[in-house]
Amino acid sequence: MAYSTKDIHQIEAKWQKIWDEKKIFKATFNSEREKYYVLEMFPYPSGKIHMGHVRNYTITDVISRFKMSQGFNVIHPMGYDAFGQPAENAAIKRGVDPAQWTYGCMDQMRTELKRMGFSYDWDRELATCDQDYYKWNQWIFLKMMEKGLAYKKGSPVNWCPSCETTLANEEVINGACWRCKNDVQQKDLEQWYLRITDYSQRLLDDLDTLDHWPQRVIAMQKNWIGKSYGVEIFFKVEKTEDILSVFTTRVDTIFGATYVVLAPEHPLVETLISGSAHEDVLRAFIQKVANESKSSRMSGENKKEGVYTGQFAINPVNGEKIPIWIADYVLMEYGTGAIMAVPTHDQRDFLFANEHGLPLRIVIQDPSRPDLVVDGMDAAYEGDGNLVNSQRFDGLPNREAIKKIGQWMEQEKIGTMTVHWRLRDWLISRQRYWGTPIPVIYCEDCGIVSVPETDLPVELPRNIQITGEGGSPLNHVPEFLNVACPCCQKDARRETDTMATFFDSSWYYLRYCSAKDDQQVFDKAEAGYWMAVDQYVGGIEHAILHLLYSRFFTKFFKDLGLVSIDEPFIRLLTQGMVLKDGEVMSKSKGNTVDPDAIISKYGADALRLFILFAAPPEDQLEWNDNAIEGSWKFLNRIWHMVDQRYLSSEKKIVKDILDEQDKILERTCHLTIKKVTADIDNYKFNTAISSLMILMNAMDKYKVQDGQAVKQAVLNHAIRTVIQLLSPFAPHLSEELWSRLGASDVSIIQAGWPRYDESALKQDEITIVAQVNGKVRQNFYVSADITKEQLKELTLSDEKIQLHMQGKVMRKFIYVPGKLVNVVV
RNA sequence: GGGCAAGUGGUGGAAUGGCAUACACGUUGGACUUAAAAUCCAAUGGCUGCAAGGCCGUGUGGGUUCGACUCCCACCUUGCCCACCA
Repeated sequence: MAYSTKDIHQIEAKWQKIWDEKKIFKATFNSEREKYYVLEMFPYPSGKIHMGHVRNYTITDVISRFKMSQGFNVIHPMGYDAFGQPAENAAIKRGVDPAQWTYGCMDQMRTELKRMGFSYDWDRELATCDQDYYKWNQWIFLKMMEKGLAYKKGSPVNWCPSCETTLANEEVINGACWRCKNDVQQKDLEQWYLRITDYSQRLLDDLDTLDHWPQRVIAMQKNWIGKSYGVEIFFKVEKTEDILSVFTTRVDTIFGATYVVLAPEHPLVETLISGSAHEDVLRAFIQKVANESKSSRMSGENKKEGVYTGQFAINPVNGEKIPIWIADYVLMEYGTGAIMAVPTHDQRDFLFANEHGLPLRIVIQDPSRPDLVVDGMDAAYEGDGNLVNSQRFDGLPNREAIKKIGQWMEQEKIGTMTVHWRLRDWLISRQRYWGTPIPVIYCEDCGIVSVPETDLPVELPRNIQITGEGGSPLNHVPEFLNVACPCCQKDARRETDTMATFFDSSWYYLRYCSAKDDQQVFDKAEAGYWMAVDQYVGGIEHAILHLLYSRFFTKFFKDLGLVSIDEPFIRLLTQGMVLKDGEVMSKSKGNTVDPDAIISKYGADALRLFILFAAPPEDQLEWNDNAIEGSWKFLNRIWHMVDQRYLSSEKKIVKDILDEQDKILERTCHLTIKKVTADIDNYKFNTAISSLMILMNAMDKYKVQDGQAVKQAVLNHAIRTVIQLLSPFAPHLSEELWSRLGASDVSIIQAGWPRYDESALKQDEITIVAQVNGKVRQNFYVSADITKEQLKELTLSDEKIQLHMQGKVMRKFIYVPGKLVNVVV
C-alpha cells in the first residue's frame, strides 16, 4: 500500500488523539521513580509558531521521548510567556483588548504545537498573564521587599522614548533598546529595583559548577557580572574637606597620575564648579554631554572631550597637587565615576592628555625600550615592567607592586583594596499596561505600603482605553488607582507601573512542578522531586538576561527555604538560528517558511526529521526546500519496508545458524542501537538519523526468499529496531508501524528503548589498512584474531607493498590492532 | 581593544591522532512508463591516464608525529558576545 499525504494526516491526527486521551505524557509525582525534567524556553504567544520554535521544541521532544522510552519519569511541560508589549501595541494600533488578543494567540499556538506531536503534559499548561500565575509574581515581589531585595530609588535610568518605558541594563544593547532598536536616553526617575547585586558572588562562583553549559554562555555571564579587583584611592580636594574616591585596577601606576577626571554626572561636580570663574562654560559642557545619546557617548571612537574645573586634588601617595577635570569618557555607572589619569600607561588618558596639554610621567619601564622618555612616546605603554619614579617602590615588577602598594595604602589609610562589579541592580518597573501590577500602595501618611498578602492578586483591570499616550494606561483608571491605605484606611493610590516580563519568566519552571496549586507559589515537595531542570533548551539570545535572572531567583528561593538546589538548569543547549538564503528568517525580511504549510505538504514527522538532520543543533541551519523531500522519502522507504517485507516468523535468531549476510545485518543493527543511543545523549541528532539511514540501506541490500524463516527473523529484528530508534524523531509513523507489527503496547514508548549486545558487535573477519610511509597502499581482509607477526609477514610479502617500498629497508613497523599497519622505510 | 566559536566537494554536513568527504541534497546516465510523476539501479573532489594506476587535496605558513581535518605556534577570513570598564 502506498503512503500518501492523506495517510500521514490521518495517522498523525490519530496518534495525537491517542496520546491525548490515554495521557501518555502525563507526569505524576512518584518519588520511587527516577525523574527527568525536559524544558524548552516557553514562547511569547505571537500567534503562529515559526521555524525557530519548531527547531527548539523538536530537540526537546526527542530528548523527552528518548528518556520516556528509557523508563525515566519525564516531566515535559509547556506554557506561554504571555505578558508583554506586542499585545499592548496591537491594542494601540487596532483597538483590540490585549487579553483577548493574547488568549486568541495562545489558542492558535496550542493547536499548532499539537500538530507537531510534541510530548507535553498539557495538564500543567500555564500562562503568565493568568491571575493565578501573576498573583505569585506579586507574592514573590513582596517577599523580596520583606528581605530588602526589592527597593525603590531615584536615579538616572535607561529610557526608551519609543516604547515609552524604562529598561534594565541587560535590555540595553549597544546603547539601544533591545526590542525596538531605538537609542536609549537617560532620565531621572523613581523606580523599583531588585538587589541582584547581593548575589553577584554566588552568581559568579556557581558558574563553575555548570559543567554541562556551553562555555560561551558561561563566559558571557562572567563577563556581564564583571568582577574586578583593585584599589579605591582617596584624593583630598584642595581647600575643601571633600574626599574624592577613584577606583583603579592599576594601582602600580599611582605615582604617574598627573590629573583626575570626573564623570559629568558625578555628585561632587556641583560643589566643585559653583562659583568658579568659568562656571557657565563648565555647565554648558555638562549639558552637552547629557544631551548625547547613550550609544554615541559609549562608542569609544569619539574624540575625548573635557574641561578643567579650576580645582586641584592631592595625590595621597606623594602629596602632589594635580588638576581635576571633567570629561565625557568617564562613566558614572562604573567604579566610582571618577578616575586617576595616568597618560603614560593608559591609552585613553594618553589621548586626552595630549589633546589638552597635560603632563606625563613614566612609572613603568618598558623592558624593550629602557631609554624611553616622555617626549618619545607615541602611545601609552600598557604592558609589564619594573617601577620607576615611584619612590620606595622603584625597581619592583609592576605585578608585585600592585599587591605591595595596595597593602601599604591600606596601612596608611589612603586607600582600600576592593572589588568592583559591572553587574547593576535590576530595574523592573515598566510604564506599561500589559504586565503584572507591582503590589504597592502610596499613602501620604504611611509612605510606601505593600499590599497585604491576603489582598493578592492586585488585579490588572480589563477593558480599559489604551492609547499609547500619556504614560502608563493604569494612571487613567480611577477604580484601579484609588485605594484605601491598608495601614490607616485613608485615601491612597496604587503603584501604576507593572513588572518587567523577565520577572515572570524567572521562575515558571518551578511553577510547572505544581501548576494548579492555588495555595502557594509552588509545592515544596513536588519542586523538590522534579527540580532541577535536567535539560533546558533555548536560544543564545537569552544567555544573559533570562538565564541570569532565573539563576538569581533560584538562589533567592533557596534562601527562603523553598528549594534546596543552587542552580535551576543542569544541562543547557543553545540551539542555532534557522536561516533562509543565508539570512535569519524574519517577517520583516519576508523570508519566512511557515511550518504549518510544510506540515500540510509532508506531515510533522518529515519536518521534525529534516530540521534535526540538516545541521547539528547548536549550528545555524539553512532551510532547504529540496532537502525536506529527502526526509519525506526516507519515511516512505520505512513505510514500504514494513508494508512489503515484514512477515511473521517463528524462528529465533541463533548466532550459530546465521550466514555471513545475516551476521552483517545483525551487527549493523546492534551498531545502530549503540550509535543512536550515544548520539541522542550528545545532541548529535543529525548523525543519529544518518545511522538509521545506513541501517535502512543495509536492509535494502539484504535479500530474503520465500520460506527463509531465519532470514525473515533477522530482517524483522532490523525492522523493529529501526522503528523503535526512529520513534523519538518521527513519533507518529513509528507508532503506526509499531502497532501494525501487532504490538500490544498503547504507545511505542512503553516498549522501552532497545539495547545492543556487545557480542553481536564483534567481527570474525576485519579489514586492515596497510600503509607505506603513512600512505594507504593495500587492504587486507583477515581474521580478527590475527597476530602482529602474521600481519607483518603478510604485509611485507605483498606485491603492492613491496612495489612502494622500492627495495628500501624497513625502519619501523607500526601496528594498530584491528585497524592498520604502517611500514616506514 | 578583549573573549569565544568556526573555516572540509556544486550544497547541508561526517570523521576517540589512523582509508578525508559517511549520510543526505543536487547533477548525470540507466531501468520501469505511450508519456510524466513516483520508485529502483549506477556514477559523482581536482588533475592525469586507454587502463591498472599515479599525483594533488580539509583557509594560509610553520611545527610535533611512523601518520594531522584533528594537537601546538603564527597569520588570514567570517560569525557571535563584551567594551572609553578605569
